[in-house]
Amino acid sequence: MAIRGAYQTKQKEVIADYFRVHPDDCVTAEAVYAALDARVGMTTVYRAVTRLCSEGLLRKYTGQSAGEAALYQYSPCGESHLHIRCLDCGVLAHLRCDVVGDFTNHLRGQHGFVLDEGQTVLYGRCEQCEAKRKQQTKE
Amino acid sequence: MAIRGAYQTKQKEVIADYFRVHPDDCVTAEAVYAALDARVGMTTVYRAVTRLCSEGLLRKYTGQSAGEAALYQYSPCGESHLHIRCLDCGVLAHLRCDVVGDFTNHLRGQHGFVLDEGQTVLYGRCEQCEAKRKQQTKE
DNA sequence: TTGATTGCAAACAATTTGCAATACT
DNA sequence: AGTATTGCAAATTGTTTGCAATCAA
Repeated sequence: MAIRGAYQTKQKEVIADYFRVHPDDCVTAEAVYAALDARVGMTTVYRAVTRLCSEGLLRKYTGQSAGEAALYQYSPCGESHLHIRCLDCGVLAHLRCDVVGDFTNHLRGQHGFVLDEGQTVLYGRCEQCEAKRKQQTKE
Repeated sequence: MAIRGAYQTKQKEVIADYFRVHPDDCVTAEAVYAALDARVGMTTVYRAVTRLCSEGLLRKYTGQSAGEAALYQYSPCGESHLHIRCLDCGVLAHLRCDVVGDFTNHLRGQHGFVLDEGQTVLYGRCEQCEAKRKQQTKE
C-alpha cells in the first residue's frame, strides 16, 4: 500500500543506461533520441534527462548562444567537480584538483559565496586551440 | 570616400547609453526594450547587444534553464573578471580578487587551460540564500 | 484498480531572418 | 547616390504541456 512512488519503465531504463554506457559523452537530448533509434519519444527523453539531473545522475550544460541545445553528461551524484570547456573545439573535461577545493573555500570564506561545482563550467581554450589561435594571429 | 563603415544611429546610441548609465545592471533584451519605452524595436535591441558584445562593451550571460532570456551587462573590454551568480535569487556579482588570478594561472600552468573570464560565470548561492536554504531544511 | 508514464500534436518563448522602408554619410 | 540600419511580421529552434492511451504497482 505504497502511497506514492515512481514506476520503473523500459524507457527510463533505456535512457539511463545510455548515459551509463557512455559516461564521457556529452550529448544533446536530440542525440540521445537518435541513438535510441526512436524507441522512446522525444518528450520522454526530455522528461527523463530532467529527472536524472535532479536525481544527480546527470549534469546539464547550456551553451552561450541562443537556440543552442543543452548538453547532458553522466556524472553521478557526489562526484562534484568543476568542468572546463573549450570555446573553440567544444571539448568538455573534468577538473579534479586540490586547488579547486582551495578556491571554493576561499569563495565561501572571503566572499560568502558557496560554489555549486556541478552547475559551473569554466569556459576558455584548451592547449591545442590556444596554440592554433596564436598561430593564426601571427600569420 | 570611405569604402565601408558603420553608421551611427540614434538607436545604437540610445541602447549603448542605457548600459553606460546602468553599469551594474544585468538585464534582458526585453528589459532594455521596455526601459527605452519602445523607442527602438525589439529586433534592433537584439542586434545592438550582439554588436556591443562583439565589440567588448557588454557581456552576455545565458541562464541554465531553457527559455530563460539571456542577460546583458556593461563590462567594457579589458575589464576582465569573473562573475558569480546565485542560483536561487539570480543575483550576479563581480568577483575581483587576487586569488582569481592565482587560480587562472594554475589552470594555465597545470592544466593547459586558458580561462576566458569574460565568458565564465560561477554558479552557487549567495550568503542570504544559502542561509535561507539551511533554515528550510531544518524546518 | 489506481496512479504514473508515454508520446503525439500543439503551445511556448527567446531569438533570428526576410524584406521593404528609412536614415546615415 | 549608395549602403547600412530599422522594424514589422514571419520563421526557427529547443523545450514544455495538454491530454488520451498505456503501463506498472
